[in-house]
Amino acid sequence: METLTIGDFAARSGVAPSALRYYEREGLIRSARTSGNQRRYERTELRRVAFIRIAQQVGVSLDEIRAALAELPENRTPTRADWARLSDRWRHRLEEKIALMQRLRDDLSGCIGCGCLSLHRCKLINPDDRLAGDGPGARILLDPAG
Amino acid sequence: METLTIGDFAARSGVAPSALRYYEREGLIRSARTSGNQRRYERTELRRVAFIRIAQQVGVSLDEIRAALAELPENRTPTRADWARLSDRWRHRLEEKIALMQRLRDDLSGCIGCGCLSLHRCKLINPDDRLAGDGPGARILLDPAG
DNA sequence: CCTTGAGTTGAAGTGAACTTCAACTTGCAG
DNA sequence: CTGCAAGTTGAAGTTCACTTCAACTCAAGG
Repeated sequence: METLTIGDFAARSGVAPSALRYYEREGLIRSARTSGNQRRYERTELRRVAFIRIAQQVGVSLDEIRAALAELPENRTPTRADWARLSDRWRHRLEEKIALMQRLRDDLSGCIGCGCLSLHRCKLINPDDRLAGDGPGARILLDPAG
Repeated sequence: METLTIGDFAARSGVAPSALRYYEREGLIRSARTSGNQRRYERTELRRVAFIRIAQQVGVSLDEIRAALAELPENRTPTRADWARLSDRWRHRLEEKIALMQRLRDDLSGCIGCGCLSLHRCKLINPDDRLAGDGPGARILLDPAG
Protein backbone atom coordinates (compact mmCIF):
# COMPACT_ATOMS: atom_id res chain seq x y z
CA MET A 1 0.00 0.00 0.00
CA GLU A 2 1.87 3.03 -1.28
CA THR A 3 -0.79 5.64 -0.69
CA LEU A 4 -3.80 5.86 1.57
CA THR A 5 -7.49 6.15 0.76
CA ILE A 6 -9.33 8.92 2.52
CA GLY A 7 -10.80 6.42 4.95
CA ASP A 8 -7.41 5.02 5.91
CA PHE A 9 -5.91 8.47 6.04
CA ALA A 10 -8.72 9.60 8.30
CA ALA A 11 -8.15 6.64 10.61
CA ARG A 12 -4.41 7.27 10.75
CA SER A 13 -4.66 10.98 11.31
CA GLY A 14 -7.65 10.95 13.62
CA VAL A 15 -9.42 13.51 11.44
CA ALA A 16 -12.80 12.83 9.81
CA PRO A 17 -12.93 12.43 6.01
CA SER A 18 -15.22 15.44 5.77
CA ALA A 19 -12.62 17.51 7.61
CA LEU A 20 -9.89 16.25 5.32
CA ARG A 21 -11.89 17.29 2.27
CA TYR A 22 -12.45 20.63 3.92
CA TYR A 23 -8.74 21.04 4.61
CA GLU A 24 -8.05 20.27 0.98
CA ARG A 25 -10.60 22.80 -0.25
CA GLU A 26 -8.92 25.31 2.05
CA GLY A 27 -5.51 24.49 0.63
CA LEU A 28 -4.05 22.99 3.79
CA ILE A 29 -3.35 19.53 2.47
CA ARG A 30 -3.18 17.88 -0.94
CA SER A 31 -4.00 14.55 -2.47
CA ALA A 32 -3.49 12.72 -5.73
CA ARG A 33 -6.40 11.22 -7.62
CA THR A 34 -6.94 7.77 -9.03
CA SER A 35 -8.23 7.36 -12.57
CA GLY A 36 -11.66 7.11 -10.96
CA ASN A 37 -11.21 10.48 -9.20
CA GLN A 38 -10.74 9.15 -5.70
CA ARG A 39 -8.27 10.77 -3.34
CA ARG A 40 -5.01 9.03 -2.52
CA TYR A 41 -2.79 10.44 0.22
CA GLU A 42 0.92 10.08 0.57
CA ARG A 43 2.02 9.22 4.05
CA THR A 44 4.00 12.43 4.27
CA GLU A 45 0.68 14.29 4.31
CA LEU A 46 0.17 12.86 7.79
CA ARG A 47 2.85 15.27 8.94
CA ARG A 48 0.83 18.18 7.68
CA VAL A 49 -2.26 17.01 9.47
CA ALA A 50 -0.32 16.47 12.68
CA PHE A 51 1.05 19.97 12.34
CA ILE A 52 -2.42 21.35 11.75
CA ARG A 53 -3.81 19.64 14.82
CA ILE A 54 -0.96 20.82 17.01
CA ALA A 55 -1.28 24.38 15.79
CA GLN A 56 -5.03 24.31 16.42
CA GLN A 57 -4.33 23.28 19.98
CA VAL A 58 -2.33 26.45 20.38
CA GLY A 59 -5.38 28.36 19.22
CA VAL A 60 -4.15 29.20 15.75
CA SER A 61 -6.72 29.66 12.98
CA LEU A 62 -6.65 27.56 9.82
CA ASP A 63 -5.88 30.76 7.96
CA GLU A 64 -2.67 31.24 9.85
CA ILE A 65 -1.85 27.57 9.61
CA ARG A 66 -2.24 27.70 5.86
CA ALA A 67 0.12 30.64 5.75
CA ALA A 68 2.66 28.72 7.78
CA LEU A 69 2.37 25.60 5.66
CA ALA A 70 2.75 27.72 2.55
CA GLU A 71 6.39 28.12 3.51
CA LEU A 72 7.01 24.48 2.80
CA PRO A 73 8.30 23.71 -0.71
CA GLU A 74 5.53 23.14 -3.21
CA ASN A 75 7.33 21.15 -5.82
CA ARG A 76 9.04 18.56 -3.66
CA THR A 77 8.31 16.58 -0.54
CA PRO A 78 9.39 18.64 2.45
CA THR A 79 12.63 17.46 3.99
CA ARG A 80 13.45 17.08 7.65
CA ALA A 81 15.12 20.45 7.47
CA ASP A 82 11.98 22.04 6.03
CA TRP A 83 9.88 20.70 8.86
CA ALA A 84 12.53 21.57 11.42
CA ARG A 85 12.56 25.19 10.32
CA LEU A 86 8.78 25.40 10.41
CA SER A 87 8.31 23.69 13.72
CA ASP A 88 11.06 25.67 15.33
CA ARG A 89 9.12 28.84 14.70
CA TRP A 90 6.01 27.22 16.13
CA ARG A 91 7.80 25.91 19.13
CA HIS A 92 8.33 29.57 19.98
CA ARG A 93 4.64 30.28 19.61
CA LEU A 94 3.89 27.36 21.85
CA GLU A 95 6.36 28.63 24.40
CA GLU A 96 4.79 32.07 24.36
CA LYS A 97 1.38 30.53 24.82
CA ILE A 98 2.69 28.41 27.67
CA ALA A 99 4.18 31.48 29.31
CA LEU A 100 0.84 33.27 28.98
CA MET A 101 -0.98 30.37 30.54
CA GLN A 102 1.49 30.22 33.39
CA ARG A 103 0.91 33.89 33.97
CA LEU A 104 -2.82 33.27 33.92
CA ARG A 105 -2.41 30.44 36.41
CA ASP A 106 -0.35 32.57 38.75
CA ASP A 107 -2.78 35.45 38.49
CA LEU A 108 -5.69 33.13 39.08
CA SER A 109 -4.28 31.94 42.38
CA GLY A 110 -2.80 35.25 43.35
CA CYS A 111 -5.53 37.53 42.21
CA ILE A 112 -8.93 35.96 41.82
CA GLY A 113 -7.82 33.33 44.27
CA CYS A 114 -7.32 35.80 47.08
CA GLY A 115 -10.54 37.57 46.27
CA CYS A 116 -8.91 40.90 45.50
CA LEU A 117 -9.69 40.86 41.81
CA SER A 118 -11.37 44.02 40.79
CA LEU A 119 -9.48 44.60 37.55
CA HIS A 120 -9.05 48.31 38.05
CA ARG A 121 -7.12 47.92 41.27
CA CYS A 122 -5.39 44.59 41.02
CA LYS A 123 -1.68 44.95 40.43
CA LEU A 124 -1.43 41.65 38.63
CA ILE A 125 -4.03 42.32 36.01
CA ASN A 126 -3.31 46.01 35.83
CA PRO A 127 0.40 46.20 36.57
CA ASP A 128 0.80 49.94 36.16
CA ASP A 129 -2.22 50.71 38.28
CA ARG A 130 -3.49 52.34 35.17
CA LEU A 131 -7.16 53.18 35.53
CA ALA A 132 -9.74 53.08 32.80
CA GLY A 133 -9.84 55.85 30.25
CA ASP A 134 -6.70 54.62 28.66
CA GLY A 135 -8.70 51.75 27.25
CA PRO A 136 -8.78 48.04 28.00
CA GLY A 137 -8.62 46.51 31.41
CA ALA A 138 -8.43 42.78 31.47
CA ARG A 139 -7.03 43.05 27.97
CA ILE A 140 -3.72 44.00 29.47
CA LEU A 141 -3.57 40.51 30.84
CA LEU A 142 -5.43 38.64 28.18
CA ASP A 143 -4.40 40.15 24.89
CA PRO A 144 -1.99 38.13 22.81
CA ALA A 145 -0.26 41.45 22.30
CA GLY A 146 0.15 41.99 26.01
CA MET B 1 -20.17 56.41 40.92
CA GLU B 2 -21.50 53.33 42.66
CA THR B 3 -22.32 51.27 39.61
CA LEU B 4 -21.11 51.25 36.02
CA THR B 5 -22.98 51.89 32.80
CA ILE B 6 -22.53 49.28 30.12
CA GLY B 7 -20.10 51.55 28.33
CA ASP B 8 -17.91 52.03 31.37
CA PHE B 9 -18.17 48.38 32.26
CA ALA B 10 -17.14 47.46 28.73
CA ALA B 11 -14.14 49.78 28.96
CA ARG B 12 -13.11 48.37 32.32
CA SER B 13 -13.54 44.75 31.39
CA GLY B 14 -12.22 44.98 27.86
CA VAL B 15 -15.37 43.28 26.52
CA ALA B 16 -17.68 44.92 23.99
CA PRO B 17 -21.14 46.03 25.13
CA SER B 18 -22.72 43.64 22.65
CA ALA B 19 -20.76 40.78 24.20
CA LEU B 20 -21.82 41.84 27.68
CA ARG B 21 -25.48 41.81 26.65
CA TYR B 22 -24.88 38.42 25.11
CA TYR B 23 -23.28 37.13 28.33
CA GLU B 24 -26.27 38.38 30.25
CA ARG B 25 -28.74 36.68 27.91
CA GLU B 26 -26.71 33.51 28.39
CA GLY B 27 -26.86 33.85 32.14
CA LEU B 28 -23.16 34.43 32.71
CA ILE B 29 -23.38 37.86 34.27
CA ARG B 30 -26.10 40.02 35.75
CA SER B 31 -26.97 43.66 35.95
CA ALA B 32 -29.41 45.91 37.75
CA ARG B 33 -31.65 48.30 35.83
CA THR B 34 -32.31 51.99 36.24
CA SER B 35 -35.88 53.26 36.25
CA GLY B 36 -35.30 53.91 32.55
CA ASN B 37 -34.32 50.27 31.93
CA GLN B 38 -30.62 50.86 31.41
CA ARG B 39 -28.09 48.36 32.76
CA ARG B 40 -26.01 49.22 35.81
CA TYR B 41 -23.18 46.90 36.80
CA GLU B 42 -21.71 46.42 40.21
CA ARG B 43 -17.97 46.40 40.24
CA THR B 44 -17.95 42.85 41.56
CA GLU B 45 -19.28 41.75 38.20
CA LEU B 46 -15.86 42.60 36.80
CA ARG B 47 -14.58 39.53 38.60
CA ARG B 48 -17.00 37.36 36.72
CA VAL B 49 -15.95 38.81 33.40
CA ALA B 50 -12.29 38.35 34.27
CA PHE B 51 -13.02 34.77 35.15
CA ILE B 52 -14.89 34.26 31.89
CA ARG B 53 -12.02 35.68 29.85
CA ILE B 54 -9.46 33.57 31.65
CA ALA B 55 -11.49 30.42 31.23
CA GLN B 56 -11.96 31.16 27.54
CA GLN B 57 -8.20 31.39 27.17
CA VAL B 58 -7.98 27.86 28.48
CA GLY B 59 -10.38 26.84 25.74
CA VAL B 60 -13.45 26.38 27.89
CA SER B 61 -16.87 26.95 26.33
CA LEU B 62 -19.31 29.49 27.69
CA ASP B 63 -21.57 26.59 28.56
CA GLU B 64 -19.00 25.14 30.89
CA ILE B 65 -18.15 28.55 32.25
CA ARG B 66 -21.78 29.16 33.07
CA ALA B 67 -21.88 25.85 34.88
CA ALA B 68 -18.82 26.82 36.89
CA LEU B 69 -20.16 30.26 37.74
CA ALA B 70 -23.44 28.67 38.81
CA GLU B 71 -21.58 27.36 41.84
CA LEU B 72 -21.22 30.86 43.18
CA PRO B 73 -23.94 31.94 45.63
CA GLU B 74 -26.93 33.50 43.92
CA ASN B 75 -28.37 35.50 46.74
CA ARG B 76 -25.27 37.26 47.99
CA THR B 77 -22.10 38.79 46.60
CA PRO B 78 -19.49 36.03 46.35
CA THR B 79 -16.87 36.21 49.07
CA ARG B 80 -13.15 35.73 48.73
CA ALA B 81 -13.63 32.16 49.82
CA ASP B 82 -16.24 31.57 47.10
CA TRP B 83 -13.89 32.80 44.43
CA ALA B 84 -10.96 30.96 45.97
CA ARG B 85 -12.82 27.67 45.81
CA LEU B 86 -13.85 28.26 42.23
CA SER B 87 -10.51 29.43 40.95
CA ASP B 88 -8.67 26.66 42.71
CA ARG B 89 -10.52 24.12 40.61
CA TRP B 90 -9.72 26.10 37.52
CA ARG B 91 -6.12 26.51 38.39
CA HIS B 92 -5.96 22.73 38.03
CA ARG B 93 -7.51 22.91 34.59
CA LEU B 94 -5.00 25.54 33.63
CA GLU B 95 -2.19 23.38 34.91
CA GLU B 96 -3.42 20.44 32.90
CA LYS B 97 -3.60 22.59 29.82
CA ILE B 98 -0.10 23.88 30.48
CA ALA B 99 1.16 20.34 30.84
CA LEU B 100 -0.48 19.40 27.54
CA MET B 101 1.09 22.35 25.80
CA GLN B 102 4.50 21.50 27.23
CA ARG B 103 4.07 17.99 25.91
CA LEU B 104 3.10 19.41 22.55
CA ARG B 105 6.15 21.64 22.57
CA ASP B 106 8.47 18.76 23.39
CA ASP B 107 6.88 16.57 20.76
CA LEU B 108 7.09 19.34 18.24
CA SER B 109 10.84 19.65 18.63
CA GLY B 110 11.42 15.96 19.15
CA CYS B 111 9.06 14.58 16.59
CA ILE B 112 8.10 16.89 13.80
CA GLY B 113 11.29 18.79 14.43
CA CYS B 114 13.46 15.82 13.62
CA GLY B 115 11.40 14.94 10.59
CA CYS B 116 10.43 11.50 11.82
CA LEU B 117 6.78 12.28 12.29
CA SER B 118 4.66 9.76 10.54
CA LEU B 119 2.03 9.34 13.24
CA HIS B 120 1.79 5.60 12.93
CA ARG B 121 5.45 5.03 13.76
CA CYS B 122 6.44 7.91 15.98
CA LYS B 123 6.83 6.86 19.58
CA LEU B 124 5.95 10.28 20.90
CA ILE B 125 2.63 10.62 19.22
CA ASN B 126 1.84 6.95 19.39
CA PRO B 127 3.58 5.87 22.59
CA ASP B 128 2.44 2.23 22.52
CA ASP B 129 3.39 1.80 18.89
CA ARG B 130 -0.26 1.00 18.46
CA LEU B 131 -1.10 0.91 14.77
CA ALA B 132 -4.34 2.01 13.18
CA GLY B 133 -7.36 -0.22 13.48
CA ASP B 134 -7.69 0.54 17.13
CA GLY B 135 -8.94 3.94 16.11
CA PRO B 136 -7.42 7.40 16.35
CA GLY B 137 -3.85 8.24 15.69
CA ALA B 138 -2.90 11.76 16.50
CA ARG B 139 -5.85 11.78 18.87
CA ILE B 140 -3.73 9.88 21.33
CA LEU B 141 -1.66 12.99 21.66
CA LEU B 142 -4.23 15.62 21.03
CA ASP B 143 -7.40 14.48 22.74
CA PRO B 144 -8.27 16.23 25.96
CA ALA B 145 -8.98 12.72 27.20
CA GLY B 146 -5.50 11.53 26.32
C1' DC C 1 -21.37 -9.49 -13.55
C1' DC C 2 -23.25 -7.86 -9.45
C1' DT C 3 -23.53 -6.16 -5.12
C1' DT C 4 -21.99 -3.36 -1.55
C1' DG C 5 -19.17 -0.44 1.07
C1' DA C 6 -16.35 3.43 0.28
C1' DG C 7 -15.71 7.54 -2.31
C1' DT C 8 -17.25 11.95 -5.12
C1' DT C 9 -19.59 16.59 -5.54
C1' DG C 10 -21.93 21.06 -4.44
C1' DA C 11 -25.02 22.95 -1.49
C1' DA C 12 -26.98 23.52 2.67
C1' DG C 13 -26.94 22.99 7.75
C1' DT C 14 -24.75 23.45 12.53
C1' DG C 15 -23.13 25.53 16.76
C1' DA C 16 -20.41 28.69 19.17
C1' DA C 17 -19.70 33.33 20.12
C1' DC C 18 -20.55 37.32 18.93
C1' DT C 19 -21.79 41.71 15.94
C1' DT C 20 -24.83 44.55 13.35
C1' DC C 21 -29.08 46.72 12.37
C1' DA C 22 -33.23 49.47 12.74
C1' DA C 23 -36.21 51.68 15.41
C1' DC C 24 -36.75 53.52 19.45
C1' DT C 25 -35.74 55.64 24.56
C1' DT C 26 -32.71 57.71 28.33
C1' DG C 27 -29.77 60.70 30.66
C1' DC C 28 -27.08 64.51 31.14
C1' DA C 29 -24.31 69.01 29.58
C1' DG C 30 -25.22 73.34 28.16
C1' DC D 1 -35.73 72.30 27.84
C1' DT D 2 -33.27 70.67 24.19
C1' DG D 3 -29.92 68.09 21.69
C1' DC D 4 -27.36 64.25 21.21
C1' DA D 5 -24.35 60.55 22.73
C1' DA D 6 -25.25 56.43 24.83
C1' DG D 7 -28.56 52.99 25.96
C1' DT D 8 -32.55 49.45 24.78
C1' DT D 9 -34.74 45.52 22.05
C1' DG D 10 -35.43 41.47 18.89
C1' DA D 11 -34.06 39.74 14.76
C1' DA D 12 -30.93 38.85 11.52
C1' DG D 13 -26.11 38.53 9.97
C1' DT D 14 -21.09 36.86 10.40
C1' DT D 15 -17.09 33.88 10.92
C1' DC D 16 -14.97 29.64 11.81
C1' DA D 17 -14.53 24.94 11.34
C1' DC D 18 -16.73 21.57 10.15
C1' DT D 19 -20.80 18.02 9.20
C1' DT D 20 -24.70 16.39 6.70
C1' DC D 21 -27.26 15.45 2.67
C1' DA D 22 -28.69 13.80 -1.82
C1' DA D 23 -27.52 11.98 -5.80
C1' DC D 24 -24.30 9.76 -7.90
C1' DT D 25 -19.72 6.79 -9.13
C1' DC D 26 -15.89 3.58 -7.98
C1' DA D 27 -13.47 -0.62 -6.50
C1' DA D 28 -13.15 -5.05 -5.18
C1' DG D 29 -14.74 -9.70 -3.25
C1' DG D 30 -17.73 -13.63 -4.36
